[in-house]
Amino acid sequence: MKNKDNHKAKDRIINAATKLFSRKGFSATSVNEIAKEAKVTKALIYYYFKSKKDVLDCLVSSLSKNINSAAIDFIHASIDGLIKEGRLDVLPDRLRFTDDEAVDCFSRKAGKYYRQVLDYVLENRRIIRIFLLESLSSGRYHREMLRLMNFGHEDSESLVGKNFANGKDFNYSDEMTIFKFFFSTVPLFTFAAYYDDLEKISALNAKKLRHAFLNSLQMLTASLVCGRDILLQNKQLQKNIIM
Amino acid sequence: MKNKDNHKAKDRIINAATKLFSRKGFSATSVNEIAKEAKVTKALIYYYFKSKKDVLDCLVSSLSKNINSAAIDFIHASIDGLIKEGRLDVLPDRLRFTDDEAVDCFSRKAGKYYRQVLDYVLENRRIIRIFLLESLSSGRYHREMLRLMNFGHEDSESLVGKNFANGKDFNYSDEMTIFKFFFSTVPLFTFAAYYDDLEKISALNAKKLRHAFLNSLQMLTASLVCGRDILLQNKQLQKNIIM
Amino acid sequence: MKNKDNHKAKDRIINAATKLFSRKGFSATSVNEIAKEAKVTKALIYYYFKSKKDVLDCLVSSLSKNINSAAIDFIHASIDGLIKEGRLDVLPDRLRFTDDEAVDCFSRKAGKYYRQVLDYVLENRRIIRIFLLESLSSGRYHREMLRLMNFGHEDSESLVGKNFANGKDFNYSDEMTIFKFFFSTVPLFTFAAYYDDLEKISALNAKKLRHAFLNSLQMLTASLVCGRDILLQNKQLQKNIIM
Amino acid sequence: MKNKDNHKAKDRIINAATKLFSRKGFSATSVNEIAKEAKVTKALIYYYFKSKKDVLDCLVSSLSKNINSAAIDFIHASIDGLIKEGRLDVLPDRLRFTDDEAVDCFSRKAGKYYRQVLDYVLENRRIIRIFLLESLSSGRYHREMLRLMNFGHEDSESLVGKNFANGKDFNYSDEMTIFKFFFSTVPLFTFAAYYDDLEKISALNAKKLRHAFLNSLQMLTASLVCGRDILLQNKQLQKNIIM
DNA sequence: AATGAATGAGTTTTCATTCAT
DNA sequence: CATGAATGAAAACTCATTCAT
Repeated sequence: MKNKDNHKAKDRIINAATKLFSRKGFSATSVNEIAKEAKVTKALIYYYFKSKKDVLDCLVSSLSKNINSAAIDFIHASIDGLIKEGRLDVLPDRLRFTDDEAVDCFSRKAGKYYRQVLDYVLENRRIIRIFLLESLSSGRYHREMLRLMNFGHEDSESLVGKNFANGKDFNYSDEMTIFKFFFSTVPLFTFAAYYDDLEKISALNAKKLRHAFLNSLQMLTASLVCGRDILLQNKQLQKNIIM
Repeated sequence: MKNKDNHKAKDRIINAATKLFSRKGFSATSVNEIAKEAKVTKALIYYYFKSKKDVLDCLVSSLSKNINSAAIDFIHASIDGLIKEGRLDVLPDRLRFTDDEAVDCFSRKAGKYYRQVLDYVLENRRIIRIFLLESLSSGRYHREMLRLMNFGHEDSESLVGKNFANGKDFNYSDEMTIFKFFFSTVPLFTFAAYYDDLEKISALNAKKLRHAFLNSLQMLTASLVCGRDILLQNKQLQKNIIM
Repeated sequence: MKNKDNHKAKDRIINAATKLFSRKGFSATSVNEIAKEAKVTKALIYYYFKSKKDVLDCLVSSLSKNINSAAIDFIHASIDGLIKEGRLDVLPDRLRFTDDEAVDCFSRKAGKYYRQVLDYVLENRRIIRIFLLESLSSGRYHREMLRLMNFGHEDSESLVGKNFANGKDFNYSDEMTIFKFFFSTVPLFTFAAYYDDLEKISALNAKKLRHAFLNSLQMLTASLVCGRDILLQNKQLQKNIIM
Repeated sequence: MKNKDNHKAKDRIINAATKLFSRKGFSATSVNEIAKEAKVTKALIYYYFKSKKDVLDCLVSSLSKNINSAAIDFIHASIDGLIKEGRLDVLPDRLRFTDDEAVDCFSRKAGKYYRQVLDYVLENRRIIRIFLLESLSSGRYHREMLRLMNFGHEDSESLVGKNFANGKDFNYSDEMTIFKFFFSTVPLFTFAAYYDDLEKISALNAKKLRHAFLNSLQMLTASLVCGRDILLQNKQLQKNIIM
């Protein structure tokens, strides 16, 4: 089976593992299956990876490396411009816009950002699915989850670790962190994870699904807006909640 | 190993399986482990259950039987009263309240409802975790997911299958269904599934976590309120979104 | 293959392992071979033993349990009688006999003892062979070796741990311990380990081999005798060595 | 991994194999481990050696070539002088010295010989360990053992193959051969094989161990002396044994 | 209701060896 | 000389399941 096909053997192994782990989970996938799918001998998998577990770690770590930097880049790109122009001020508990147009501008950028993030997670939906599965079914990947949840504010690797143009930074409360995680990160990841299944289950096609989900994200952002502020502290928000 | 302890053998098996499946997933749990955890011989497990798979189905079906009826009861209790009193009208695309007090009343009931639902899912967090895990890692439980997502409106078992007091019913758009599922069901389930881990990972204790999550749910509902309406059609909502 | 043969499955496994480990060594023996030899499935071996290594430990520990108690019993039986009759005194560095006949008596008993010990080790030659092999090829069994070598004088499990009739005990010097080990224990064990090979290699039959080896042991004891003393301190002996 | 270090690749392979085979045995050592230890690729090992087995044979044969010639040289140097001077006569069953001083002289030479032999085996203790291990755990090296045991008197390669100055030769009985092997060769080899472990296990340091073992060898020789004879026939010896 | 013994078919992992370059 | 990639065969070990009692 000496392989000199278009793709290199190691890549084929990684792809096969991604496919199978995301479909059936880590435990339910056998090294034999990966070998067969990758058109490679079992032994070669152990030539490149220390163990089956090592293959998994490899996949997951490649995701968690990329995902944060992407997120940080997007956010800063959206916000820094407005700050420099003096139209946005980052207060401890909120983003304050000086004029309605600034809100609009941010809103548009946020919309674009959502689309980009959604595309990113959909592209990586297999590994995200693996990530979800394995963060549930093993004690592992808690560190990766922390990063996502952003509980460690000070952590230089965290989503909001890097200062904005004006030297300030978000000051998320714990409650806001919970909100962000469970009503933004989690839906996003879950949507990606179930994406292929959703097309089958629901009557909606890919395009409609994507559209519906983006709308939902927008609705969500709307809930944080209060006049010309975007609130980042739950307590203030509560007063604002009508019911 | 004759066991005549307080709990009966079959219960011990179910509890052991719940614990292990929720921690490690179905595939990663061996019948041997279940037997050891339940302080029972392997053979006895096969006396009570046809197969390992049968144990799982048993657990999952016990959840999905309960969860819908619970949800439906709560909702009807919250809404039917207002309808009968003529203070709430169920329109095709929205709930319309006749007066501000009705909104308040509904809001209070919704708050209570959230607390009850949250407690319910937390109580059943192990099986929910199993459910999440298995719905991701196998083709199984798609039907159960459908029920939860409510895509099948006409299904008599679905959340909205039962008419309200005035003979009308919700008329969720597909988009709204997506929203409800990914920004309500999914966060709720995920919160429950990760609950025990969250206490460890975050600095927050159980009470604070619960509080933060309930606040988040309220924030979310707020985003659906528009004057005296609660919008159920995304398209309308969009116009309403400030940014 | 449900086995209800004369021998029980576990015994058959132990016997098969003993045979194969002693012939080819632990590493060179596969669990498959043991299974085949024992007429048992591989899985059954893992039903009774945690691992292949566990099978080995089982064999070795069963030997090292027996061997010491046997040795201690023999020695005490030989010596205590003479002590009680006042014909033997245990001095710090030597055994002193009061009359030539006592020396003769001891000598006869030692001869008998040698025969018994030799028979014992020959009977257990397979496990001894395993023991030799594995004490060389792994860090393991050092504790067992210590016991044999008797470096730990005070250890209650050691060969000379138990007092004699007159409340005294041997007081072996380190040097004497080395002598005893390398010129008594080691030859004995090695003889047993190579026994089956010796018959093939040499022209001698079993009986002659046994006889020759016993003679050698006697010659050795002779080297410790000095008048009516049996010296137990090397330093004294040295003076006594003619050349 | 291009290696142009001080040592050549082949030497590094041989050293690594010696180290590992002596520690863990042939079967338990993998070619991979040898390669890692030697800082060489696996493939290079197969460039220099036909197979893993070939590496072993290479090591063992290097020892067994040396060991005999060394032994013979030593012996002849010790004895031939005395024979030529007419102070030692080699009889069929004993060495007879004409005067006490000759015995002393021989004794001194023997002492020196022991020291040399001990140093030699200690230097080669790793290969001796391998030799012991493999002679036990495989049919191999029986021929080499024969050589050592000297069963094959007539073999031109054997220890006593070469005549002494007076044209005579030792005439070891089978019994004496057994004695020599099990109470001289075996202890020597075993001492060397366990040497490194002994330092750890016992409280004795290298120097003390060496000293104690040499003393033991002297004690042993003493047991063969009878007046001005050194007996080479067990039967005669027996009468001489006091007990 | 309960179990100890047993197993076939699988799993993950390792190994000695080869070969094109 | 030297190597990275590759492999078939076999290793150790696990698993869900069965069955006589």
